[in-house]
Amino acid sequence: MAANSRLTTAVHALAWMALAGRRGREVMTSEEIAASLATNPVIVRRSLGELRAAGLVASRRGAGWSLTREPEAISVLDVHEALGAEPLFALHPSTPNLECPVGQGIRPVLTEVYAAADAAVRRELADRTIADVLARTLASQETT
Amino acid sequence: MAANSRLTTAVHALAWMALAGRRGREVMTSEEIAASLATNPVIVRRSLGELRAAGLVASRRGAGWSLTREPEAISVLDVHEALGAEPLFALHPSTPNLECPVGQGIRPVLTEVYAAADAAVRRELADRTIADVLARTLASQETT
DNA sequence: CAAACTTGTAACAAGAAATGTTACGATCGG
DNA sequence: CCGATCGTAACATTTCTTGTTACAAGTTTG
Repeated sequence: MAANSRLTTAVHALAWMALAGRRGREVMTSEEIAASLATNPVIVRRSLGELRAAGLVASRRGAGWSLTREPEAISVLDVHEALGAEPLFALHPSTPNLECPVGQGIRPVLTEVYAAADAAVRRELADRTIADVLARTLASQETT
Repeated sequence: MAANSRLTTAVHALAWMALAGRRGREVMTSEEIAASLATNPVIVRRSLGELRAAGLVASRRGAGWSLTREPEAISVLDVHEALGAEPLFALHPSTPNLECPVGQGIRPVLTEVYAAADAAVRRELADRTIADVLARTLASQETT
């Protein structure tokens, strides 16, 4: 259970809110969203709370949650970054031996490699929006 | 301490073995490698054990570890895959509500998005070899 | 052959992160 | 005012990573 499903939770919640909004329900409760995700409302509040800090959604106590932008204007990268986007790979847990030529010089090299991998992920996520995800989700069901 | 530094450990170990090999020391002990990483020899044996299963290194009890390929022929992607390359993002921890249109159709869509991100990372890692990493590591020190 | 060395692996501990749950104060809508 | 809902803390559980000790199995060397 240690894998990162936070992006899945957040994108699913936003897609569901976008669909509801299109149907005229602009405000949803964390309980309604949790029902679609089959999880606890607190999980939703925590997740959407991070998105609110990034300006993607808004909430009001006693009321509920709403999108602050059109679904076309929210990329999956926006969501990823709102969630805190941890680096894919980490450097050494403890400083390597600086007496060793490799230990002394490898960290900037790996940092660059990891940054390139990170940038590649971002490029992919930047290309897709919540509207795209929703459209493709619904399209797969018309076919069925 | 939960971030993934396994790739760092393995690439560092291989680069160090490549440098030693170039100096005429083709076989190294886990203790020597651990000294460069500033960690425990068992960590090295576990890490290199996974690389051995992928055919990147060889070992003999009582003897030590050696590369099975030229450093030019080992990409960082090879190492990443040898370590078990977990997906970057996971789908829902528990099956979403299939009564909901989003819950029903979103999983294949997200699977595709995550696969694209994964492929992008692989493309970046495939471009760099242990020889590259070692060369750049040593180059940074000549400058200093 | 015998002694010293090294791998292979199990067992365990500590720490971190994700998920899920309960609880309850704060705030909004009617 | 009252019920609904958010905001958040506290806690349990699970899983992963790193690190450590221990020891059997095999290799090397004298």
